[in-house]
Amino acid sequence: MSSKTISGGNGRGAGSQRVTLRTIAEVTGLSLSTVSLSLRGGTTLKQETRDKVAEAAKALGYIPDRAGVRLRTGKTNVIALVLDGAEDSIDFARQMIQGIGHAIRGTRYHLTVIPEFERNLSADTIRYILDNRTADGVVITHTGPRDRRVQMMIDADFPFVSHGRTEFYTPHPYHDFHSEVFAALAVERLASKGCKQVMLVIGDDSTTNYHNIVTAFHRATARAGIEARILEGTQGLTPAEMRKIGLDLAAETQRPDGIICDSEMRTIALVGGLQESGLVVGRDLHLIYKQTSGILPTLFPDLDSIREDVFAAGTELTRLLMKRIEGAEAESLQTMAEPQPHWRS
Amino acid sequence: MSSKTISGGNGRGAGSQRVTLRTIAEVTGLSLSTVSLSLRGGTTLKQETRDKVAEAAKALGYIPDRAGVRLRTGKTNVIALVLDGAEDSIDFARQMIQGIGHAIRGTRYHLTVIPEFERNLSADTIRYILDNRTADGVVITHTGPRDRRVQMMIDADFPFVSHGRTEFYTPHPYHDFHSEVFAALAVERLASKGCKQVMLVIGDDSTTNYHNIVTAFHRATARAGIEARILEGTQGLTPAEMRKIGLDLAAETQRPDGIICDSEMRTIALVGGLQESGLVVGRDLHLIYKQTSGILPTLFPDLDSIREDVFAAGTELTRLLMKRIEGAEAESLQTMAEPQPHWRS
DNA sequence: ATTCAGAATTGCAACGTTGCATAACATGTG
DNA sequence: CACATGTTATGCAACGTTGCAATTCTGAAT
Repeated sequence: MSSKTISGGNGRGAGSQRVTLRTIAEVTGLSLSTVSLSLRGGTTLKQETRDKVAEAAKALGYIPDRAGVRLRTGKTNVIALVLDGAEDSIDFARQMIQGIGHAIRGTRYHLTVIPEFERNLSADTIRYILDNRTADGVVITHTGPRDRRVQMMIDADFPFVSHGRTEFYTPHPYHDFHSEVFAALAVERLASKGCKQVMLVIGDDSTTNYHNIVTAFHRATARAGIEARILEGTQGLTPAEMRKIGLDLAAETQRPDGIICDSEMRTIALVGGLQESGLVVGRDLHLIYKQTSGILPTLFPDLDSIREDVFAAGTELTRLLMKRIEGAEAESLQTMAEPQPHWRS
Repeated sequence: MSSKTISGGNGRGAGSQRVTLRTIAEVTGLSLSTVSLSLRGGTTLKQETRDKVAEAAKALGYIPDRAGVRLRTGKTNVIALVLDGAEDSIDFARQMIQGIGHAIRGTRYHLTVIPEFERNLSADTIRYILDNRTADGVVITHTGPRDRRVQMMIDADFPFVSHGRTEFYTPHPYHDFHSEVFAALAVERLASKGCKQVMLVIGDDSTTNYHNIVTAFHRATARAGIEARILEGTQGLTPAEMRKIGLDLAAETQRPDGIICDSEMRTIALVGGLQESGLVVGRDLHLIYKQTSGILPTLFPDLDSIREDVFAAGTELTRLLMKRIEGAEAESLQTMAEPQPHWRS
């Protein structure tokens, strides 16, 4: 092929120029506009021309310059992940990023990550993205029922997807773990094990998730006819404090015989405290936790858990977001992830 | 101020235009070139002019358009983190990202993350970045002694920094955990506890880190006059297999009375196995692990550990990289992190 | 030959920025 | 007053891309 002369000549060093539309135009003898049009699938072009361009582009290894495209079209081809600082779910960040990475593989999208240091600054982050059009779409996690970030992006009509539902009237894309099912499954399981008093240990009350779990928990315990108890506001506690709670709990005369824990970090500390006081979890009382990492099953192979697949969530969130960016209706971009029970014995 | 007319007029909706150099030029009555020059600190400009421009820019909230700058200068103002898929160090990814995020706060840099799914594809990732100038600099982790990625970036004279040293003759920026000190500290500690046979449990032999630890381990055990034993190639093992190793070890008649473990995941599984067989770690044998997350101290509050601060590593790596991008010599951009012993009792 | 319609291709301008060569201005000198 | 000398400000082109209006080409009908 005639392209040899060029593709063969670009070794290392100062000689190798970047391959642009211009390069392809020169190689094919067509004009810049034609090449550009062709590459974007212009239907008014002769099939022969389109083939010629496609071939040259491939031979030369052409990849559109992001800056050029962005300047001209405003499209950044960037997806931004706002990374919450919480570490309740072990390995959450890594899996989420891997999931997103998996979904954008082979697409023109890149991923930029914006770590969040303080929750109350999250509005600034979104404001910055909105003002500077620094991404085509945003993924947020740890969503609240009246999340300011969601409100801002709805108002600005900016593409985003939330990991978690909201209470806003205007529909928006989301993907969420089905916390209600989680709570129901857990309560039923504990009831079937003969538990009479079940305690829900739960953290971050700023998330929608929190409310969904609490509501479903009350409903499920009422239906099963067992006593319900809630230990809330545990998100700020240190592992040591959580451990202490386990110890104190074990000492109670009227202690719960079933526990549901929504966080891996807290499960570890809590179980640590319970065990230290001599109780055997799985015999003296039962515990079900929400599992996101592979660590806890290693640690407590005998404990029941209900799994949320964060990698899959990342992939799904990205799929929804990309569709949204392409203009799909928000209503059609709302999906739920079914909790996956892992019952032992 | 006269800028009111503009800044006051940009409410929501279709009316609000982006603030560009042009906007500032119109407001100040200066030319585009002058404004651009002024904002970049052109010394040939009158102080009065510079003040006027700076003032207007601030009032209007001007932020340079990344696409424009990138197209013109080639500077992306992006730092890329190649994220290794390994999860040996729990919470590694999150802390690294937070650390980088902390370091770029308030700078013009953004962070893009490129998740790696297969180690042997890592060269492709770097090739892509190099060919498409998609970032100004790269951070890599899990560096090997003759890391191909490092070789490629040295050859291309492309700014990067590695978490981990290499054996290349050409100097390059790095920040590394002082594994030799880690091994020495751990062996000394175990020796002081009276251990006679110490086993090193270690994984990923493709990293420089691996070799450094092994070498230092041999030296330290020889100096202390205690028996050395190495369990290598543990990186591919599942938690269950690692647990099994713990069980088998406990059953040995000549079992080690001291263990050094370089990975949190493996520590959890190993200790799980040892405990299951009835041994009490800290009494029947001693164990020291490399700690990066806050999880293990919660789990095993009585175990000795040596800490690597991954957040700080991320911050330092970024600091080095930014200096490198600005043209600093590689020789001056090589730093080590001192292991932080956490001895219990 | 001339006209025309449709198909196929192209020139031009613009996105926002910067580097360079040049222009305008101010000041001092012979 | 003309001229040189610095000081300060500007015009122009270019980075790579795309949308649109305009142009050229092709072949058939008059």
